[in-house]
Amino acid sequence: MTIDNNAPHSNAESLEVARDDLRLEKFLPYRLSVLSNRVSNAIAQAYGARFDLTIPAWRVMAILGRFPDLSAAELVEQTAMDKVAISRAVSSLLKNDYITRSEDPADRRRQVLNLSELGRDVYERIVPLAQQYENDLMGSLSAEERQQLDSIIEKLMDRAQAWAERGLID
Amino acid sequence: MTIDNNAPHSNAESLEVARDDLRLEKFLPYRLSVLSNRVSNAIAQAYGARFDLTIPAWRVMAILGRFPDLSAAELVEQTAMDKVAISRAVSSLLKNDYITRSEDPADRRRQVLNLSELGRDVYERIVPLAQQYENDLMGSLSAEERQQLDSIIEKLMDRAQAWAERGLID
DNA sequence: TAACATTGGTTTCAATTGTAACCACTGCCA
DNA sequence: TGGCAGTGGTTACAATTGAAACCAATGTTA
Repeated sequence: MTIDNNAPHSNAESLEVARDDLRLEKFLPYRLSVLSNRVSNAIAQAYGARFDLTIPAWRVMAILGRFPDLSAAELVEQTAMDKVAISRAVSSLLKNDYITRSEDPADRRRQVLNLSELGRDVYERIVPLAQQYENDLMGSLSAEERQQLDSIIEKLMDRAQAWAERGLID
Repeated sequence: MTIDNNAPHSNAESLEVARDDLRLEKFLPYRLSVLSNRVSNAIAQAYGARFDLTIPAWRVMAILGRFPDLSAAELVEQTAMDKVAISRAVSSLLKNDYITRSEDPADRRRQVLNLSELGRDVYERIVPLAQQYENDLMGSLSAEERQQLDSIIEKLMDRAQAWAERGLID
């Protein structure tokens, strides 16, 4: 049942055909996606069940915990999330009383968001939990590798960002 | 409008409060997710438009291109995708005539999947395209960094895998 | 060989997400 | 000040996804 990932092909003519095959298991975008999903899902399960939070909602809380008095638009900027996703996360957080919303008197379209008391409590309980997962992940790397990973991600992010900005590769 | 990511807090008491804040911009699971989404979406846009393929459908083709004669269950195993997602990808690929399906006479529940002629054509046109993106990404790294990334991903993947298997961190 | 558990795969239904249209307010310029 | 473009945010609707129920074939045990 298990497949030998090193065997190029199981049929006879493989030798010629295999040349430009795509080795999905080595294909960076694919590996990133699998890794990211595994990690996010595991963590989301840990806090989602306990505090009734979706991933976007938790992200909003995480940002507000660090940067009070943001508007939805500023959250969009910070998180790279879609504005609709933010809007929904905000309204579910309001329903849970995890955040507060107040009008900006200077601009009545703008709504200033903050963690509520309750929200900050929850935030402070989730943070160590999230950090525990991250530490566990990072624990599988040496200090040197952690540092390498950091700079590599930065570079990849810039490149991918560039695709989005000046359109894709021809 | 832009936020200074290095400023811990904008309010007065920040010095004490900031200690155990979560710095989302440095939080590995978050960064992985942003990076992965940016990359996958960019690539999907490139082939999706031209060949009417979703990401899961393309993944199925990529695996079948390398490993003929797989069943849906074996695809699940290879891709770590959900079996429902596979089922839907398969049926959309059948609709496009990109793959063929035949009964396994030895086990009449099992259906053997393969790229069709047309499917292989498409596959062979997408592969270089996908590789071009990957090369572009990898081009932002040195040979050494590429090698480092490879081994780091492997380690992280193992760790995240372990979460899934023996349940989460207590 | 009758019952029941297991496996391969699909369907159904609800929840989540993305796109586009939209409303309310502000800022600008005639 | 009146019109109009731009911004902040929400709503509506369609497409995608996920969980669970389901059907059909097989394997297993008595």
